[in-house]
Amino acid sequence: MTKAQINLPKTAFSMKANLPIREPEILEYWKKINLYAELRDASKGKEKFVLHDGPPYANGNIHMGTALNKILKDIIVKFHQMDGKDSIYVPGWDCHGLPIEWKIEEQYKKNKKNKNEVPIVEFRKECRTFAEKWIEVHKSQFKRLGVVGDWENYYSTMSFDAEAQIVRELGKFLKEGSLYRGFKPVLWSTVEKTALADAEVEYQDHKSDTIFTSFKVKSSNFKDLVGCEIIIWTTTPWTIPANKALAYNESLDYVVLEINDAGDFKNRKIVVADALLDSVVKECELKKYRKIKTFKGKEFKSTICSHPFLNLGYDHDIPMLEARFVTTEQGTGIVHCAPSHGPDDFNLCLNNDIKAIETVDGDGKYTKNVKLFEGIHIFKANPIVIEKLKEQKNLLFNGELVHSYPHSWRSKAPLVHRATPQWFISMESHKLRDKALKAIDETNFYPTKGKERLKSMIETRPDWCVSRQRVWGVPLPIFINKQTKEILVDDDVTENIASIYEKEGSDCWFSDDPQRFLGSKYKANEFEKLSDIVEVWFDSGSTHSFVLEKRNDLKWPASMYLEGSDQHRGWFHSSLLESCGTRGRAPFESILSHGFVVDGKGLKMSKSLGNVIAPDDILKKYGADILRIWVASSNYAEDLRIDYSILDQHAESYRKIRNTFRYLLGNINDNFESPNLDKVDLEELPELEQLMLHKIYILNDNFKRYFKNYDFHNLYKELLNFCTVDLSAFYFDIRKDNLYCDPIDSKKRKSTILLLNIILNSLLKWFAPILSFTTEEIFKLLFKDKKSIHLEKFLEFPDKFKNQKLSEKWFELVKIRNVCNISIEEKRASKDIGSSLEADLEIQMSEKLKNLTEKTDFSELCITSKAEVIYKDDIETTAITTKAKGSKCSICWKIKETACDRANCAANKA
RNA sequence: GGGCCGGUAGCUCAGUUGGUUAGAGCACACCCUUGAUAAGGGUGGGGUCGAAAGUUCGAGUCUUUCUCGGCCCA
Repeated sequence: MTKAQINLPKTAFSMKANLPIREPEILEYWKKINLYAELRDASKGKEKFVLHDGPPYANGNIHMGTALNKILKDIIVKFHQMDGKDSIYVPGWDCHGLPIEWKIEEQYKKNKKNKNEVPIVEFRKECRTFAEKWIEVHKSQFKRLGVVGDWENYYSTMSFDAEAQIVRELGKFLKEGSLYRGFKPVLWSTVEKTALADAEVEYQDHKSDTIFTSFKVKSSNFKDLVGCEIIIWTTTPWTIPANKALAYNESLDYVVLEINDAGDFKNRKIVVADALLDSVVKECELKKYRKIKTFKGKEFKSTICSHPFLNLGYDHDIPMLEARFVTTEQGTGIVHCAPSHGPDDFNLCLNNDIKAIETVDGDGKYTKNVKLFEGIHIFKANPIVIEKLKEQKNLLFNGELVHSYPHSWRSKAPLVHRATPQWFISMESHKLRDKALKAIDETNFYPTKGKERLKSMIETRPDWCVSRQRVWGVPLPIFINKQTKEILVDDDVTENIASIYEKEGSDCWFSDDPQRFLGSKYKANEFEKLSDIVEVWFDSGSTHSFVLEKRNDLKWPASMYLEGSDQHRGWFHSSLLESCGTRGRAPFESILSHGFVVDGKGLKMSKSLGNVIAPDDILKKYGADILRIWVASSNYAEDLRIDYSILDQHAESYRKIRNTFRYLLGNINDNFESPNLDKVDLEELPELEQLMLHKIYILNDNFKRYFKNYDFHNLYKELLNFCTVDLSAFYFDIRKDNLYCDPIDSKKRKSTILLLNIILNSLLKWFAPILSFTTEEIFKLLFKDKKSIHLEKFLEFPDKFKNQKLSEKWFELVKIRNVCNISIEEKRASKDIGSSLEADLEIQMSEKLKNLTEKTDFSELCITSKAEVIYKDDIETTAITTKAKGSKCSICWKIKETACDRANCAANKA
């Protein structure tokens, strides 16, 4: 008795995946056939799906967040491609900006080189080279993940055509008049001598001097206030010389307090908020005092105070202004306002015709606008201010406070608000805010909560400051008339600058004669050329203009922007504003945002916690397909957890999927026969095969629905469950007997093989966008004449596959099968039998089930040697297992009392 | 500190408009198989739904507070 009579599975597809070795070979193959070009060729003229890449910053190795982002993009791009579209992905990089400048400066410091002695143009060249280097590193890392895109023709914000287009985009705002010069406090680093972008600020604990100081009431309509002093509390004593106003909240209650303690304030009357009285008393260590009067904040209206340095020449009036931002959280309920040193202060004063002036220069020293303090550094001024307040007997108390305070993300130095000339795009002057809000309404968000998030940010954001006092970026293409101080607005000049950049980049702005940019219309000596650069969010917010619009293979607007949820304030935001300002609508049709990668416990990854996993670690240990499974199976609407135990489990699932393929391949002996689905004659198939076609049809329906909503984790789960529940534990298990033991040309076996082909073909395509490498490995094994699974389309299944009635019938049959399994298990537990083929079944069920089950062979369904059905009136279904009598057929292993008469078995015995 | 989002078995996820003993797969345990074999099958044990209070005849599902975590802002 040999095994020659049975048809055992045989395949070249190995059980062991060895992905870390095999995947790079497949990458080589894709490179060899130029998969990207093949894809474009194959989908010429098709409807385009353009996922516009949000450019990562060209600096440092990729991390899990970047890997997640790129894989998710790739999965979506591949889905749309297989769905019959021309699905194009052009990767890009963000290159300008402070972090790269800092890297170069660090190198300078190491080499004891002075940045100020290096010509700007040379410095910028080094920045460019630095960015170029990291683009190459990123590129190879992204490719390794299996991401297919136009890697040869990537875009970057520092390419000449990008720099030129950014100038043109700014020109549009300039011409419209919404780009204006303002004078505003911005967060300023006195170390780096620059304003900082929001993204460049981080909050850390900082120890500040705190003071309670008094402002004498000069005049008031509320006579109880006359002779009183307003107490304010601040953590920035150095801003007192810049004070221009006091702010109160009209809805709060305030008290007048007479102090009786010995000292400067003996017998003086002070005013603080009632709600903060206890804390002021405690903090200022007041012992003897008397509450004289309580009154509503609105009584402050029109009150004028004097500056605490009145006797030192600070003789300007200090009006009291109503402001909602005044709270009783801490302090005294009255806030000191220095319009040059705080956004709230600035806005409040602006509304009351008090202008901000330049009080502190770029180095952090007081300007000549500040009496007594000119030339002193603000970080050294606190003790002097405190001393002078004391001297003037206007210091109630001083102390220290550790609190969260803004710092530069690079130098870690504390930041200050400083009024500087800056360039802004107005949110209101040309209705940019309204346009953007409307555009948000017209955009699809995945998940939907992203819409509200972006909306609430746009609703409240201030004007967009687009200028930076740095060098690595696109220069602001602005000239100002020296005489009239007017901004030069002339399309010809803008276009002239742009066309120069297009040829040679923007370095020349810093080195060439301004006349070159002005052309012949204007005289250079009559204009001041700006030396600011454009902030980087404007760069990346303009990518749609120099990528989507300029490339013929793409389309504007993009079908989708896809980034981490932090980009609601980043790229989604800046792209929306830029595009609404210049084109009146969003540059995207939909936005997909994903959460952040956190560790297995839900904590963010950090070096100090030691919970960081790098993509490269995963690629080396598991391979990209496992990482891609992790992406597909995680719910990106929330934060995504990852650790090695999670990856282990996905690796297990991968093996299940791989073995499902291996079973399919083995039983067709690697000979795939493409079935014509429309010509499948259902009547000719056994019910089990009809049932499987129904399941495939339904699964495909769900697949399409999930895909439509980009609901990949449910899609993947459904596919995985199909492999384990419907195939491995059910269909494959039942049909093993048929596949192994029936004659190759038997009708029944042929229908099983047909199903295996259909299943294999379906699974390959369903899984291809996710398991890009493994499906390609199988595809190459099956098709010598085709190039890639990724050039294939999803299958369409004829409606006739759907058979709800049959499905309901088999739902009942499977319930009976479960009853049988429990019965078999009892005998197995008592060691009466081992394999299920050692069992004979006697199933008792209700007469009502007769119609349904009459023709069912339960021995086949339950994989036993025999199964007898007995119908009785209205009873619960029960099964009795007995040890099969007779001898085991050496071929089909069924136990029978008579000689096995199955074709293969009988033939063998003859 | 403020705004937003989230916390369902060890893990990844389902849980329709509040309604019978909260589901699936994986993992785990035990058993079987040795003709998918570093595979395959069967059975089974695990959650009271982050915590507390409330609304309701009834709450994982509504409200409030707290807590933990994430993002954004200050």
